[in-house]
Amino acid sequence: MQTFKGMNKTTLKDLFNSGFEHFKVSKGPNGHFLSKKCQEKLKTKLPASSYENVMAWAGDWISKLNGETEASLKAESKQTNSVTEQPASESVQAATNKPSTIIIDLCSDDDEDEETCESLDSLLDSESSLSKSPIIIHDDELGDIDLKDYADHVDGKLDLKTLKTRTIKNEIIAKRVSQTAIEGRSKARAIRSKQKAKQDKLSPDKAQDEPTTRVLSDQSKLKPNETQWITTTPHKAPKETSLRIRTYQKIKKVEQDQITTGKTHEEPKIGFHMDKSNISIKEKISITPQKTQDTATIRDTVGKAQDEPSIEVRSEHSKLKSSEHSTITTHKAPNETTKRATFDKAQEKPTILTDQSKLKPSENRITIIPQKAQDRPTIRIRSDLLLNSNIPTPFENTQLIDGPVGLPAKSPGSTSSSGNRKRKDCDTTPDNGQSCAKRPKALELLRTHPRVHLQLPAVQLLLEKVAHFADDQGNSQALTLINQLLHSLQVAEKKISPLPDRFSAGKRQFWREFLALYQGMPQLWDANHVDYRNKELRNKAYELLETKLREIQPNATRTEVGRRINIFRTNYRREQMRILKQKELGFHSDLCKPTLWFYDYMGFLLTQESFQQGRTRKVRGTATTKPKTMFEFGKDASSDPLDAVSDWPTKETIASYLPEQGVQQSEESSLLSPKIEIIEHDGEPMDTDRLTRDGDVKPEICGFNTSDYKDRNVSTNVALTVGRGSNGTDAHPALSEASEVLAKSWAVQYEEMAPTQRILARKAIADILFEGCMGNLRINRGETRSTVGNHL
DNA sequence: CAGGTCACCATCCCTCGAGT
DNA sequence: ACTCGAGGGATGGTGACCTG
Repeated sequence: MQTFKGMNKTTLKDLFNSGFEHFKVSKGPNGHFLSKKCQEKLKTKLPASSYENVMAWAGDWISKLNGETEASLKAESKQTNSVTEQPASESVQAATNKPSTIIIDLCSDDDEDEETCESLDSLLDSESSLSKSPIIIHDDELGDIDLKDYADHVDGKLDLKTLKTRTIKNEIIAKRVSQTAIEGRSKARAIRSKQKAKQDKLSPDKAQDEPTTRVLSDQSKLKPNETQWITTTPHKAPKETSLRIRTYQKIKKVEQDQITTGKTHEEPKIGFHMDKSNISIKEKISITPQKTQDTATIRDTVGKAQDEPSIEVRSEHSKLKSSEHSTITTHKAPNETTKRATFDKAQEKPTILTDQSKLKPSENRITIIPQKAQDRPTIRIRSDLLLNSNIPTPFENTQLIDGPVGLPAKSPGSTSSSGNRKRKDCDTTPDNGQSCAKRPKALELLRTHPRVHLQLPAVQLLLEKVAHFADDQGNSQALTLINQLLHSLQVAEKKISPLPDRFSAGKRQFWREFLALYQGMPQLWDANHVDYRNKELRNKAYELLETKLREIQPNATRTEVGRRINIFRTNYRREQMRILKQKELGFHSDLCKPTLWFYDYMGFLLTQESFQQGRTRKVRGTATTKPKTMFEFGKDASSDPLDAVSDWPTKETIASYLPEQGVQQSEESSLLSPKIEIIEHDGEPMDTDRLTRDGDVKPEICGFNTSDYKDRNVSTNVALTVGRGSNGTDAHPALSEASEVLAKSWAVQYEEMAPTQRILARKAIADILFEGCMGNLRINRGETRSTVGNHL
C-alpha cells in the first residue's frame, strides 16, 4: 500500500505547491519507470532537495514494483526477463530506497499541466489503500492499468486475460464518451464564436461570456478550506440562472458571499413559476452543521432571499462525523420578484464537459483537468463508476444515442426542443421545467481560474461518494442529510434542466415504440373506454410510459410523459386537419397524404371523436355537446363520416369492405387509419342517424363497443365491418370462424395474465398487428423493420 | 416549412359546504 | 340524509409563436 509516509513534509508541500501532482509510471520491457516527462516536470517545479527526495521516494516504490512484477511475470508467463535495460535516468530512481508513495494522476497528457482535486492534507492524512490509489501503471502491452488491478495481477488474483478485458472495456467506454465530447466541444466552439459579440453585450462579467456552463475553479490551489463554486451561468440574458455548489468552511463567510454575489445584473438566477399554481421555486434549503469549523457544511439553496436563486453546496470535507450535529432549514424567500431566466442558443448547447478519451480506470472518480487546447479543463469520471452507478448520468446516455452530450438532437425524428418564445422568457412557466428545456444540465464550479466543468451528475456522484463515506462511518444522520441534498439537487435539476431533448436524439424507433405502448393503453386516450375514468389504471399506464420514456430521458416524469403525448396529439390533430382541408378543397391526393412521420402511428386516435371532423371547440356558456361516438356521426347532416375523415373510406371503398366482395383493402388504406364501419345488412352504410335517434341500437347493445374493441387492440388500423341484422340487434364483427376461434384462444390466455402482463401483451399484440398491417413482418430476414422480435 | 412549445380556454369530475 | 352549486384539479383542444 503506497502512501506518502516517509516523504518529508517539506517535500510534500513543495510537491503540491508546485502544482505538480501527476505521476505516471510506465512499464517498459525492462520494468517500470517514471516517465521522462514527469521527471522533467518535477525537476523544473521542485527545489533540488525536494526533487531528490521525491525521486528517491518514487524510485523505492518502483524498485519494489519491479521486483514484484518480475517475480509474478516469471511465474505466470515464463516469458519475462529480469529488468536489465533500464535507462540510466530511470535507474536512478529505481535504485533509490525511500518510502513508498501514492500516485495521484497521470501526467501523460500534454494538455494537463495542473489541477487536482486532492488536497495535501487529505493525502497526508491518507492511509490510502491500494484500492483507493489512482496510480496508473502503463503497460506497453496492456496500456494504462489501474494500480489495484495491476497489483491483483501481480498477486496472481487477476489473470492476464481478465486484465486485458478490463482495459479494453474501459478503452471502449472512453472512446465512446470521448467522441461525443469532442463533437460537443467542436460544436460549442462554433457556437461560441458565433455569439461572442452578442454575449459580450449581454454579459458584463467577462468571466461569464462564454456560452457554456462551466466549473470555474483553480483546482491547482485547492485547499480544504477554500471555496469551490459550481455555477451554471447562462450568458445571454441579463437575467441569468445560477446553480452553485461550493465547498466552504464557515457559514458566515458563505452567507456573506451570497450577499456579495447578489448583483442581479451579473448573477445568474432562477425564476420559475408555475403557470397556474403560481408555485415558484424559491425555496432555500440549508444543511448546516452547528460546528462551523472542521465540519462538513452542505448547503443547498434554490432561490435566494436577495432575489438570486441558486443552489449552493458547501462542503469542507466529504465526510460527516457522527459526532457532528447537522441541521436542515428551509427558507422561503418572501416577496421575491421573479426574474425570468433567459437562455440563448449558446446556453442551450453546453460545452461537453467530459473528456473520456483519456479516461483511465484508475483515475479518481472525478478529476478536474485543464485542457490546453481549449483552455478548458475537463472532468473525467471513472468508467467503472459510470457502470456501477445507479445514478443516471448523461454519459451513460451518450453511449446510447447519436447526439453528443449536451447538444440538441438533430435528427429529423428528434423531439429536440427548438426553443420557444415563452420558454425564452421563462414567464409563468409550469413547474415541469418546460421553459428551461434546453438549459444546460451542468453546474459551474466557479472559483478563479481556470474554468472547469462539472455536470450535475458529477455533483451527484460526489454527493453519493460522501454518502457512501457517511454510510461507512455509520452516520445515519449525515446520510439522511446527504440524501436529502441529493434529492433536492435532483429536484432542482428537473426544474432547471428536464433534458427532454438532450438525450432524445431523434430516435424515431423509440417514439414508435412509445406510441405503440400508448396505443396499447386505451384508458389514456379512449374516452369511451371503461377505464378511461379509472385513475388508478391511468396512473399505472402513465407509469409504464414514464418508464419507457426514461430510456432516453432518465429524469422523465409523468408530466413529461403527458407533455410528449400532448405534443404528439397536437401535431397529429393538426396534420389531420390539414389533410381534411386539402381534401375539402379538392387538392390532388398527393397533397392529402400525411407528411407527419408518426402520423400512421397515431391512427388509432381516429376512433376518437375529438380527432374527427366536425368537432368544433365548445364555447363556454353554450350548450354542452356530448361527445359523439362513432355511431353518432350521421347526426349532423353536414358531416358525412365517410367524407369527414381523411382516410375514411369513400363510398367506393366501402364496397370493398362488403363481405360479399371480400374484406380486402389496400395496404395503403389500412395503414392510415382505423376503419370502423357500420354497414347495413344490405351493404349500405348504416343510418347512424336512425340508430342514435332511436336509441335502440347502441354500440353496447350491439355487443360491440368501440372502446372494448380497442381495448383488445384490434381497432387500430384494422378495417372492421359490423354487420347488422335486419332486426337491428344482431350485429357482429364480420370475422371468420377461424379468426374467432383464434381470438378466443388468445382471450383465454389473456385472461390468465396479470394486469401488468396484459398491458404489455396488448402492446406487443398491437405492435405486431401494426407491423403486419405495414407489411413488415418477416421470417428470418434479419431485418429489424418489425418490432415483433421485441415481443417474442 | 415541420415540428416543438406554451398560454389560454373548455370540459369533466370530484370535493365540500350550504340549504332543504 | 339528500340535493345543489361553487370551486378547483385534471385533461385535452386551439392558436400563436418559435427554432432549425
